[in-house]
Amino acid sequence: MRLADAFKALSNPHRLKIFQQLMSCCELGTVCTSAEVTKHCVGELGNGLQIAPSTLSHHIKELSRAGLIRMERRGQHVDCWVEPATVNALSEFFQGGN
Amino acid sequence: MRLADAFKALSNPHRLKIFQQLMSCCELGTVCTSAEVTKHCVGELGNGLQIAPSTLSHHIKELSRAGLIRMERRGQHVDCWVEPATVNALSEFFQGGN
DNA sequence: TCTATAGTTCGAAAAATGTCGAACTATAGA
DNA sequence: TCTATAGTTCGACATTTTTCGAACTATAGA
Repeated sequence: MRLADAFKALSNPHRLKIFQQLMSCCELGTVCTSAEVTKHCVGELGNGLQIAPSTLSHHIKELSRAGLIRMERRGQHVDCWVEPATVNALSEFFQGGN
Repeated sequence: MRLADAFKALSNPHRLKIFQQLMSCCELGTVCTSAEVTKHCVGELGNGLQIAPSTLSHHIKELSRAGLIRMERRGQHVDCWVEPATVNALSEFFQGGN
């Protein structure tokens, strides 16, 4: 993973929201009951964002290219979820992980 | 602090190197002996980066605007150091800090 | 006061990014 | 097989970012 690429992917407000949606394991104020990572399909991730489907697709591809998320087709939909290894690496970077 | 602004500041390879230099509290392979944050003047931060002084100045200002670093004049030089509160917030973001 | 060093501001040019709509592919179901 | 839904690719255009050099400000020291 290239650090700068990860940060570039997160530097766009739309992409950041998409990523945050995937990072939130449960609703605000509630406690997670499952150890599973949250998955959302592309369409769901676009809710609230006022961008064209093609733009949404582009942003999600950028997050994927930066290694921040993974995607997999499941029937008609394409599921997305965060890549925990990358998230951990980023967390450690800010804890002085050289 | 706006998360997206912090990430945008770190998305540029030159700015990321500057920030990493400020984040490294001691030389690679050695152990920190002081609890102080590392300070470097603008000129030092440009070493190794092949960019004009005006570009360096611009990048450092961007890091400062994003709340990632602080700067203060000390005589002829301007000292820079990381803003720990922001660094902590970013670390927590990747630990699921909603 | 004059000079050298350190850094900043400004304006311009080139490159990268964000966005869209149109046309496309993939899957599910009637 | 036909249609609807989900998502992607492509080309174009507007905006933002990166970078520079020239001219500037600030400080220290002779």
